[in-house]
Amino acid sequence: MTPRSAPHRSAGRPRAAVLSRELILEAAFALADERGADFTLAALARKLDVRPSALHHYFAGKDELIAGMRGRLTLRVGDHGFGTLPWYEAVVPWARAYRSTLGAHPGIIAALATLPVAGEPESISDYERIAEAFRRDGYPEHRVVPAIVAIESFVIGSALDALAPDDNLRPVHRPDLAPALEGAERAARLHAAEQGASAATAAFEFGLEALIAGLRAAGR
Amino acid sequence: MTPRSAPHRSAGRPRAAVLSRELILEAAFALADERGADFTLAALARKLDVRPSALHHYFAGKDELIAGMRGRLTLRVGDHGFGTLPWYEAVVPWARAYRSTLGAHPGIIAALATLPVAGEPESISDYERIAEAFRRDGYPEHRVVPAIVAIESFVIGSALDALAPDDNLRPVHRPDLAPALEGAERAARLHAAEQGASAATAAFEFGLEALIAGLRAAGR
DNA sequence: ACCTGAACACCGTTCAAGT
DNA sequence: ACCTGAACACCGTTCAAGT
Repeated sequence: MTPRSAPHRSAGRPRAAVLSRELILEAAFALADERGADFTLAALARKLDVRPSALHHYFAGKDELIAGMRGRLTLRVGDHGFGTLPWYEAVVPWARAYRSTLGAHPGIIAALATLPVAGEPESISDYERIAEAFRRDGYPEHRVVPAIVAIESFVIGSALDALAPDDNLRPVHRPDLAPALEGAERAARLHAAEQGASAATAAFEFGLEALIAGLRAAGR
Repeated sequence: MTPRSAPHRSAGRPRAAVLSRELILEAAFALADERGADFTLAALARKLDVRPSALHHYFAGKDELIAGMRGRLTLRVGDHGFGTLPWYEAVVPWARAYRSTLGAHPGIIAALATLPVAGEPESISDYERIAEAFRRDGYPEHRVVPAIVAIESFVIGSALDALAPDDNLRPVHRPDLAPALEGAERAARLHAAEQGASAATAAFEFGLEALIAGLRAAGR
């Protein structure tokens, strides 16, 4: 958004390194946080007062940069008591934090969701803590990963849903053609407003509770 | 993928229109179906043997094109007996068809999920049928839309999950650091293989069943 | 080793010009 | 009205050249 001047640095190796993977990732999150900002390497380079090609010294390409971001994303989501609380309690604040952290980075949700986690130590250790909680609580072993994947899929889908307009399912143009939807959408919107939540957040909380209840029942 | 020659057409209005919204949308789906093909207006124009700028005559921009695709996507998913079956039965084949239809168009899932549906008649009438089934079955009105949104979020997240590598959560590099995850991932993979399904599909079916069970319980 | 700077093959979008 | 063709402001990536 804010235009930056071209780097005033002259060619050649600087006396001390200007960049680092840490610095780049930090700036990448700051850029992704800016609403409406295009998440491009060029914009990232401008933010760092550097030429785009300099970034390729630290990340092979854009995909690898995003993979690096996901590792840090896991740290941002944080632990939420999987070590002490039962999985079905700890998973609620975890899912909330996961969704809102994803929601702060609209442009890259799909990329973050799709890219392989294999080999990202932070992500693996996060899943390990969660899987261990399920195991400890006696959840059937072959259903632990499906349960985690189901919750994660729901969270990611909900993060995307939160990006859509709040009255997304409202049949504004021809309410008469969709009477059931019109009534249901209005009732849901009012009910959400009473709780001081957006329609998307209310749907997320409702669905999360239902999903967890269903997963608990399937584990007995 | 397949290189096309530049349009041999000369400038000026052709005697009969070469393009139409229908033709463009059809080609757009064909392009999106091609695995690994970049979903760009330039590639779409090449497929139609037309200059990119010609597309702007039918769609204001890329976003509007994708919005048009979603309308047709709804038709592709199809009805699944919401008129006759209880919602919790009809929703299962609907969710399966929705997920696999989305899965056939990897590059645009996020865009399809995020763009507003407001004013797309096909989408609205689809939701109307589903909302009407919930109402008819006595589901609390203010929870109908949250339930639909929850299912849709799960489906979209699952479609994205299906694009990731099948052993996405497998701690290949250092299994010793993630023993619970390693065991759970192996058990899930074997269990899925026994049913002849991919790990992603098994997780989807398991999660869908759990979510629906939870939503049913929340509606009583 | 770490950056600039130039170059390459792309994008999406706008718009004049042709029929 | 419906297309081409040229132009514009961008991309991501590669690589030689500088220190």
